[in-house]
Amino acid sequence: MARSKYAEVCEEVCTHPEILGRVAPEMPDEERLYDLAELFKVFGDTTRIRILYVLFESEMCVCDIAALLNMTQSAISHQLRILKQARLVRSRREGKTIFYALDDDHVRTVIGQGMEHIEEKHGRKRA
Amino acid sequence: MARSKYAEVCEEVCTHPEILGRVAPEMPDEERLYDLAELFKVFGDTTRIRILYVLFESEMCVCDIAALLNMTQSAISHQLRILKQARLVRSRREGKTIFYALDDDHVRTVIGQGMEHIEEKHGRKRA
DNA sequence: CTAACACTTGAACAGATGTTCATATGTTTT
DNA sequence: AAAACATATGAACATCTGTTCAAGTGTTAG
Repeated sequence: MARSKYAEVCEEVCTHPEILGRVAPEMPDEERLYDLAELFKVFGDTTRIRILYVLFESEMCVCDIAALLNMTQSAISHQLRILKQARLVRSRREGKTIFYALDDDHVRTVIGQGMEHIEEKHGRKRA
Repeated sequence: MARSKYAEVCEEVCTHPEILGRVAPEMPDEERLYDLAELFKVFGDTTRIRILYVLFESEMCVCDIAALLNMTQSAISHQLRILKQARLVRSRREGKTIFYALDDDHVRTVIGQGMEHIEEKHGRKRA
């Protein structure tokens, strides 16, 4: 008895067709949700978060970032490429060196909200 | 973990000590940055993003979510556990069924900003 | 009690991810 | 021209991640 196009997973006893029918149309396209997850994946790495935090303060060249984070220049370069593809940073050449900077203000908001969440929920484990 | 002075990666020609000295003190603790990356990792998966979007609309039981997303109830349950550990959702038992809901409003903000970023940067590839 | 149900959990496997190492590109200096 | 420098990139490797499958809770109905 396929009552709606969703369902078939549980018996009808559990699934609530009226909710499914109401929620389903509100979902964004699969493609958009995929892109969104891809974007957050970029934020989901300590090295990249640290790079972004560094760039909060100032535009900076690759080897300065590497020095600050105490990491290989190659590793930083790999991560900068990912950040750039996600349009979170942009680069500018000046002679031999290339300067990276934040490309966007959403970055600050997203990271800021993430920090708030952590402070609020996770922050007082022993308070 | 040799926390030597910053530098040693490039010659002094490249690294700019005054920038390093100014930026370094502004960085949050390693632990906080790690937690932040962990949080964004949670957002960085299509299934979990879809679950969160579903919960934007309404509190919902596991098998309804599974039905909506056309996935195994087990897979959904695994992901809900991760979302719960990150304090992004909370659960409530009612008889045999367990209802999940958003635990926080930061979730909406973060996802909203992420969406904005995508619309803005990635949105018009062919516009 | 037992059966049915909604959900959880652990192990296992395929696929993705980040760093390293070696090498390549592009720019300036000599 | 070649050498020196800042950065980029490809392959390889170990580690992590998400789903599936099978078995485990805990709750209600008969």
